[in-house]
Parts: sequence; structure tokens; C-alpha cells
Amino acid sequence: MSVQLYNTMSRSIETFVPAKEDEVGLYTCGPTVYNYAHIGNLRTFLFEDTLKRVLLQSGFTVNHVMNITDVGHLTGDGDDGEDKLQRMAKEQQQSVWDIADFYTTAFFADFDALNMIRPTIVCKATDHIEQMIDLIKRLEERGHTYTSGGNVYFSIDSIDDYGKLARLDLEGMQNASREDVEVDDHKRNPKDFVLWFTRSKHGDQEMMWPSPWGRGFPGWHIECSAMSMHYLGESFDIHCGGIDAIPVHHTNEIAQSEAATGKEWVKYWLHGEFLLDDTGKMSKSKGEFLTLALLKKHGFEPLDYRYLVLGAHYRSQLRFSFQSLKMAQSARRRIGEAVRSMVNGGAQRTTISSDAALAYRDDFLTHIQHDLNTPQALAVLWSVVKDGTLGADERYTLVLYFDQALGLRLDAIEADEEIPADIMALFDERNRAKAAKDWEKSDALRSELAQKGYVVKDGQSGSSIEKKM
RNA sequence: GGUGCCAUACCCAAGCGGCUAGGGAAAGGUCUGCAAAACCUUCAUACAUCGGUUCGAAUCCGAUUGGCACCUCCA
Repeated sequence: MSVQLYNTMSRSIETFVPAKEDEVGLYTCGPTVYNYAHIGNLRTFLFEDTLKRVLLQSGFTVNHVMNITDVGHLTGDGDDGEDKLQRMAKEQQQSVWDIADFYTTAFFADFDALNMIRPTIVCKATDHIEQMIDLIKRLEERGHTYTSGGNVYFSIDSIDDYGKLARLDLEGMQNASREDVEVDDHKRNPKDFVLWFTRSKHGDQEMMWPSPWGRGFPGWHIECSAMSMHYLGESFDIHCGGIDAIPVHHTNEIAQSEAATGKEWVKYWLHGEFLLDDTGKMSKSKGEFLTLALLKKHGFEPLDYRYLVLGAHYRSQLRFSFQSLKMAQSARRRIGEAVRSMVNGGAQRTTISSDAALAYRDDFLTHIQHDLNTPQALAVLWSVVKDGTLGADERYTLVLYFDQALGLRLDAIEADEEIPADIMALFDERNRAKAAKDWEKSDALRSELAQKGYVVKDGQSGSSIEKKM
């Protein structure tokens, strides 16, 4: 079986074939660490994690590189805007380096809580200024740059396929269509972009480095090109990001990368759709935004959010609401309960051999490998969980196998612990009251046990007690 | 102005030319002193509207309506 992926470049689903036989070079656009990640950001990382898990499950080795953008770039003010990190640093009265460190740590806390597999290499922009400068030099040597008003620009007219990823209609586009964008008069073509800044209208930045063009800082797009090529080579397999990156960020990355090397840079481009809130797109700039911490405050676990995200295809917009998160939570709990009862029953990992089990496995793989159809994959998981005709060991084994791709930590579910003696004493007392038909006392003891976190279940063959999940 | 995406039951959401999505909620039932849990049953001859193509369309084409995103902050 093979992995099929939707490639934004071709706008179609293609069979994935890596350049090297078994090893995949994967670059995912990382966070800009000037604030907490909101759950919309996290959705994209979850999609990328699912991609990686499916590649691993399909037998590939994945060399995964993710950047940390710790140079702040622009606030939305054109190419001459204030640095986001800088602004936050000012607000918090800390250095930009402290801000970057703090939010990097916070980011990985969320990353781990959502059970995402850490990248092979995490690289900070500020550690790779040299590689960026080298790349700009190469572009300069090949005649793709010009200097104007103190900044080094990439000239999009120096290449003939600018905008191929986004299929931009350069003639029909409005420049500076948003009101908050200022036109930069130093540009020869309005779509040109800055490779290196030496001048900002906000004055000197805390983060500045010497360069052949003067002391300054890199443009927004150069870091991903420089670092991905540094770690994965001048051509590699997959580059991912949010859908918003297509028209500008990835378009410019492709322009400068391919202009520098003369080669095709990336073979497969994958983009995750946005998570929306009631008002439309989530934004950090609006001030208040949804974070994982906020979901926890509402009584949800990070994996509830993971389940919610898996319930929709990564290329569909998903409108977030606490109601749908609640639905995800209920569903995930029931899966957890089912797995726990398998474990309590002594289910063991085994080798899948029955026809029915093999059919389920194939079904799952077919869906998950077909452009990461996680909703359909979940449906297969449910079928297995509910299929009483399958042996317990095979059922359990399948569930764990599916979870390699889904990442719901079903493998961490353990058998119930032994009930402590004092709880057992109360339980026995309650059983005696029940036997004596002293309903009042019996019910009181049941609620007392419930308060202590234990559920009493009255069955046909007597009562049982277990710890509440 | 340009580019792209989407409209499926009470809610979330797959499917992308013929054959069952799935989950949540709800209702009824089994069990029970009562609960809880679990299990069983019910829950669209549906797929925004109108045309067209086809033996056959939610799935393809066209038009219409409504919604969303992007066009130098953004995942």
C-alpha cells in the first residue's frame, strides 16, 4: 500500500514517492515565539504530526526539521513594520531573547501535551544567520537582488515562474489591499520582498547582526529556505504549513530557494486548513485567543482537542466551539473506557491473523493513507471497538496499531489499580446495607464512595466497584 | 478587482458517479430497590436552489443563493 497526498503544487492527490527510497525529508513551518500558540496554530501542528505518524506507520524513516522563528519580523505594517517580538518584549519589559525562550518552552509544553512526536531537528532562526547570509549572497551573485533604501530585495522579475504554487494572477492582484499595509516605494515591483533589512522605521532592533550589506536582520522568508536546505539538502520531499502560507510565505520561499540553486526545491507541498471561531479566523492580534490552557480551564484535556481535530479532514475548515469539543470529549472517553475494559480483561498484544482483523487493518490503512482521512480512520477504530466477534487480543492489538497514527495515547491505558482497603471497607458496608434493603444507608454510602472517586455498579451477579476515570 | 474553498440529519463530520460512513445528543428497551455504566433498538428512500450530462449524481458540468479564506501580521 502506498501513501497518497494532496500536493498543493499540482492541486491533486499524488502517490508519495520520496527521493531517497525509505527516508523522507520533512520540513514543517514552526511557531513564531512571541506569544502562546492558539488552538488554531496547534491544529496545523496536529495535521503535520498525523502526516509524520502515517509516514512512520507506512514504513518510512522521517527526518523532520522544524524551525523556531525567534526573529520577530513584522507587525503587519508592510516590509518596514515593527518587530512582533520586540513589541512583546517592550510590553513585558524583558529582552527579546527572554521572550523567545519563554514562548518556545510554552510551545513545546503544548506540543507534548497533545502527544505530538518531536521533530528530529528543531532549529532557531537566530542560530542560522550565517546560512541566511550565505543564501542571500548566492542570490546576489546570480543577479536576483537589488539594494534600495538600505534594504536588500529579491526581484521577482528575475525569475519566470514566480507564484507557481499559489497560481497567482500577478496582473489581477491588488497591492496593499488591506488598509494597514503601506506601499514600500523602494520596491521595483510591489511583489518584491526584503531579504535583509538594515533600516527599519522603528529604529534599531535588539536583534541585529553584521552582514555584507550592513548591520541588520533577515527578512521574513529567508530563514525557512536557509535552514531547510542546510539540514535537508537543496531538494527535499515535503514542506508543510498553514494554508495562509501559500500566497506569500511559501511563494517567496520557493522563489528565492530555486533562484539560488536552479533546482526544484520541494516536491510535495501540504497545507492545513484553518480552525475558525464564531467570528471567523482566529487571530492572535485580536487580543484574546483560545489556548490549550484555556481549554484545560474549561475542564478539557489536550487529547480531547486532538480527537476533535482528527474528526475533521485537515483540508477542511473546522469551526471551533465548546459544544463540539464536548462531543469529542464524550467520544474519546468512551473509546478509553472500551480500551480499559479490554486491558482489565487481560488483553495482550498479539499478531493479527484472522481474516476479519486483517480486513480492518487494511481498511484503516486505506483511509489513513489516502490523504490522511482521519475521520474515516476513526470510524474504523469505532467498528473495531464495537465488534464483539473479534478476539480480545486482536481487538486490542488493532486499536494500538491504529493509535500509532492517531496519537490518542490509547497505549497508555492501564488496568485498574487495586482498590485501597478503606474504600473496600466502605464498599463492603454498603453491600451489607444493600443486602438488608436499607436503601437510604446504601445510597448514602454509594455517594460517599463517588465523592472519593469510585463508582459502584450493581449488576445481576452482585455489585462491583471501580475507580472513576 | 484577482485567487481558492465550502454548503450533507438536532449538532459535529466523512463520502467525490452505482453499494453502510462515524461520532455526539435525544427517545424507547434490557438490567436494577433506585441510580450509574454497559448493551440493544430508533434517529435523512438526506445531500443549499434551479437546470444539464448519464442507464444511474450528494458525487461531473453550468447558473443562482448563502458562507469562508487569501492577495506582504497570521497556522
